[in-house]
Amino acid sequence: MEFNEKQIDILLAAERLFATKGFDGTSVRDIANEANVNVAMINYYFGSKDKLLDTFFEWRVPDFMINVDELALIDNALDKIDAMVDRSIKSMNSHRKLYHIITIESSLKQRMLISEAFRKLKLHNLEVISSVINEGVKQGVFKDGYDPILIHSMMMGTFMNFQMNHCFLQDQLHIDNDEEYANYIETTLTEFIQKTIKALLTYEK
Amino acid sequence: MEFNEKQIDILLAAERLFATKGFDGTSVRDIANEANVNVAMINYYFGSKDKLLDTFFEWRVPDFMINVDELALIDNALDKIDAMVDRSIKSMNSHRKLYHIITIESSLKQRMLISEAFRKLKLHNLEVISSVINEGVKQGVFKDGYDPILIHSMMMGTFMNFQMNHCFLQDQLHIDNDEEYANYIETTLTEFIQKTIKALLTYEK
DNA sequence: GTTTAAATTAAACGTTTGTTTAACTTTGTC
DNA sequence: GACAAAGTTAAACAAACGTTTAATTTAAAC
Repeated sequence: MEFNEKQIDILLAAERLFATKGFDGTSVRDIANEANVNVAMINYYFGSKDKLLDTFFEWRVPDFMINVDELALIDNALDKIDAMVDRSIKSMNSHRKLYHIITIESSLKQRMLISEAFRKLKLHNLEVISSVINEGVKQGVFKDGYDPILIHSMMMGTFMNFQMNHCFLQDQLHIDNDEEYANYIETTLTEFIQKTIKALLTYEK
Repeated sequence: MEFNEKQIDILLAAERLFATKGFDGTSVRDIANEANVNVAMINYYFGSKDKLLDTFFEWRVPDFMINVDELALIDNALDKIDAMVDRSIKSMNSHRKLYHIITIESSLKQRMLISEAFRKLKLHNLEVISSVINEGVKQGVFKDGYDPILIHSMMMGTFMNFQMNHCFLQDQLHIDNDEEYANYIETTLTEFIQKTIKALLTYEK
């Protein structure tokens, strides 16, 4: 899948607008303006507004799966949790607009097809988490009986909460620009999630 | 704020549609059909589609704050966490459509005003969590230094993740109807969040 | 039973929507 | 420089949008 400069302009403009106004709240004329192209170019290159969304996902989603190779090099189960959370949050944070769009649109019953690519991504990440936990259980470091789905939901959900409530939280945390907020997510929030998972998996009571 | 039968029909129809199709994805004719009223009735009663959304929030949001009185009766800090999580999840789960709508619409930059009512709700719940944690710290049961915002985000985010990814998770958990899914949230998920918070706040390392 | 206000309706309003057209310009090929 | 293909444009398309109108029905008050 290769695109020329103008097509990428359109895809990036669509990403910005879908993330701030939603798919239904964005018109093709909005996108054309944002990308500085004629309205007809969108249908010329992508066929329709719906197909533009499909193409956007095919273009963006493919490979931000957690890199398993890196994790394989780490022996200590606790360190492995740290590394997995760190990679996951960094990946999600650098594609935060895409995650915002997917989260909203895939939660609406109208656009079920879109969630297929997202589904594969979630299944892969779920498998990675499962294997990390299982390894820790075998080593005797982690308690058994915790459903990886719950831990995955906790990590995913906590991160997404910071995306969906960006304004509220940025205000509450007294952070005054987006960069600093992104940095907070990759440091303080990441550390929090790491500690939370480790605490839960080694909790005695 | 009092509404007649027909107005409530419209508000409930709007709630169902906004939650499944989004505000921008729902037309006033959709709402009129769903509520079995004439299109003009919506503007007659509520003024406009935007004002319908405003009115809907004013009507729905007011009081599902965590009941502080009940919590005050509990001495043990760990039990208090359990009670707080239980009340919060039950409240959010019984108003899950509203939470879905607010989460989506308040995350879009177009509709910032809407988030004001939601903001107050979050601030109140944040304060409740803070006081429960602080009490536990004073009792020497909880570790100090955990930002209540992070714990609130974790609880909120984990719950909302189950709303936003309803289809995916219902499938993954081999649950085959919505009631059972709602029940899973009020039992297994609630217990998971309770354990997670307690583990974190009593974690040694 | 008449009067007055509220409720309800089908039809029409002017915009905006996504999409297509047909004319025009640019680009690369021989 | 002629030709064909690709790129680009303003204008027009029908359909859907939120909203308003004007006519009609219902309900309540006297």
